Amino acid sequence: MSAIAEPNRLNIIELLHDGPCTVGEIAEQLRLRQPQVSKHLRVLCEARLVEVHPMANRRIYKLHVQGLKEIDSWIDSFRHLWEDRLDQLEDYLKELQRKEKGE
Amino acid sequence: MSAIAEPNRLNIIELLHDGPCTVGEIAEQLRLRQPQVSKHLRVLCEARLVEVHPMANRRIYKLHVQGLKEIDSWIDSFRHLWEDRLDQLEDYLKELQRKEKGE
DNA sequence: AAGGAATATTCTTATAAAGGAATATTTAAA
DNA sequence: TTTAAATATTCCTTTATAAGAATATTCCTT
Repeated sequence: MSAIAEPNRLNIIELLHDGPCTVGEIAEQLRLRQPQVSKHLRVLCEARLVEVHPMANRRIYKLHVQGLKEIDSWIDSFRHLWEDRLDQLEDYLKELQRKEKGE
Repeated sequence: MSAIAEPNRLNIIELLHDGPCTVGEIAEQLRLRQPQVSKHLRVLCEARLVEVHPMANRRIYKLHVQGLKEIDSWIDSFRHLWEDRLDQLEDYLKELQRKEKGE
């Protein structure tokens, strides 16, 4: 999850959404230096959000749907939990208000 | 957003869900030291996720619904954006597959 | 007014993540 | 086989964040 928290990595993912890219292309588009791009790609790879396809001299990176879907469902469940708690909290506050009026 | 990324702070929010607490109570429940609790509460306060009500010697902390709702809707919109992109990506991949078969 | 809780703040230290520069590695091309 | 391009890796420095310890502040109690 922290993999996509980093702004540059999120940018990389957004860029890859338009299609596969080489490291150099990513570096150029995002105005980053090649070593940093490689580092970020490594993190994204280990998080299974991206996959590599070596093509001769170059390495083509593209999005890895499976991993992205897992992130998505994680966010979804996190949000549901969160929402339930908010609802409960609102009920609780309303209850307090009701009691105050009653006195 | 980074306010709730920190585990201890998330714990504090979860604890406060059961009702308002003083700093000492939070420290005791979560087995934390008082200064750290105060620091975390400060961050949560500045993020408007929590509010203080000084009661004599003590300070009662409770959840701040408005701020929590903002976080919730942020997560929601983030996820929607994310999901749309995943859908587009799937379409894209299916298109690729179709082309491959066609050849 | 003095002492003692409860809480906040300050200062220092520890740690993790990110960028920069240089270097290593792999592979194509000559 | 040597050279150059593309990429990865290593080492160092910087920065942000959290914890620890000590101290300051606030307010009640006596």
